[in-house]
Amino acid sequence: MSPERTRRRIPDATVSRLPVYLRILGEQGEVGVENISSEGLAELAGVNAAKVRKDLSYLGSYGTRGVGYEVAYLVYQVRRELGLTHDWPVVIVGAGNLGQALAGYGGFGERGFPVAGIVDIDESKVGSVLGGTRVRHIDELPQIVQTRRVNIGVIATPGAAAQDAADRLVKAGVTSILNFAPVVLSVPRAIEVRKVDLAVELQILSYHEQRRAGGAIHAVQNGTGRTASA
Amino acid sequence: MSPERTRRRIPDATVSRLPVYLRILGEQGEVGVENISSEGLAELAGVNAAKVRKDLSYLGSYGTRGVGYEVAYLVYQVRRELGLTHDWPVVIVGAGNLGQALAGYGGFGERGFPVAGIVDIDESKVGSVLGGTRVRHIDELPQIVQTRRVNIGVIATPGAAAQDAADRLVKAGVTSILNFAPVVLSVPRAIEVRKVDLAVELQILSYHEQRRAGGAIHAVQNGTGRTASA
DNA sequence: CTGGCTTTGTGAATGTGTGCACGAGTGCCT
DNA sequence: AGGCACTCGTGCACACATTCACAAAGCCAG
Repeated sequence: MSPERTRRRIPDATVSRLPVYLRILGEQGEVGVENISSEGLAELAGVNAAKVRKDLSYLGSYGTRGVGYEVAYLVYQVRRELGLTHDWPVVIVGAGNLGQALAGYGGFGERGFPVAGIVDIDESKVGSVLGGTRVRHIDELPQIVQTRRVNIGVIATPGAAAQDAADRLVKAGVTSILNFAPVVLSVPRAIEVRKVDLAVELQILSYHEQRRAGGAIHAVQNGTGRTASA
Repeated sequence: MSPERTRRRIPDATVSRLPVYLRILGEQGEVGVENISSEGLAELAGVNAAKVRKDLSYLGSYGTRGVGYEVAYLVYQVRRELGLTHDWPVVIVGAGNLGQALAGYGGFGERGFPVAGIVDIDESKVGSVLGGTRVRHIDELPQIVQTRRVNIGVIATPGAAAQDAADRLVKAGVTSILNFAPVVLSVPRAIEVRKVDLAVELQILSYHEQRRAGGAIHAVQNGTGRTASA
């Protein structure tokens, strides 16, 4: 019996770390580890032990003092909290380079996100088979979403087509979107959107590289010593 | 002491937004917009106007009160700050599904990150051509990194091979890594690592979906308001 | 040159996240 | 049974990020 009334809110930062813990716990479980301490988990996840404990405490108190956490039980609790007790079929919009790679990448289905369909607006792409799924025309999107009960849409189109893809996904009834296009989507407030943008990531790395290089120059110009940041 | 020393440190949160501003400014510039207000830019970027102003203020005072920011000049300043005044060649490790998609995706080169090479440990993949680049054996990594002066490495291997890929990249002299493998990398402190993990993103969406389902409390108010989310 | 309008740049207030430090359980050993 | 070593859960202080609110600064019209 789980009291559904406890509508506790888990901080975003914690939610984004839970999947990492979950993967590590799964791996540890597979190699026979039965218990793990916050310190052990922290090391494997590359974070602070106190943070692990605080994160896990939002799920409830599932650890045993002096012992640690029982891996199998913690896996169950994290999965439950993340809503991973059942599969979430996803639909991919865009069968270009990226869409093909995503559909071909088996990891989706394994991790509980089977590809319910992949669609494209380009007739010439319709019909080909990617990772066991036939590409369908984007007009069939509403039907796929409804019959397969899809809540999550993945946008893998060029930037110019992304807003249209988002509109169609929302109209079809999708409530969460993972956007790979380099575009800020405009969607109703209730829709959850996450963005993955390669160019942004590379540019952030570029910033740090530039900083690394410019630091020396700057130090020379200013004549002031600089300490390396961490 | 010298205020010059602190002037140049830009908060992480700001750094991760600058690329978004930059893309929007570029688009606006192309359609002939010469000046843009913090409010206008904020709307297009899906953020708060005050945040835009504060972000831009870290670059210096490049706006004109009563007018806004000159698009062309701001583009120049942001590019300079992000180190985008010259290209940053990247090397891709792993010529599987994802590596192929990344190499085939032209957007890299266009945005200043040309693919200097793509390597794989599997001899059978060596020699094939992806996006104009021939796949080479991973043993050639040091040579590629040195001759092409590569600072940024992209890991597109399966999880099991990712740590080895990281070790090789670091040894070859790479100082920034973009990691697509679902693994927490262990690297020297000085190396900058950014991670992109599809499974994590999907699981975060799953959390919100699960939350939505559990909370019949929220009468889904048909919000007419649209929000921009990044 | 003055007054009115616009928009920036930034101090202050608020919200969110992190990490230390330590009390409180738990299990093991003697 | 009692003591000891271990580890969780969490209060607290600090750091970082966001948002508000407003004076300062620029433009323009008359």
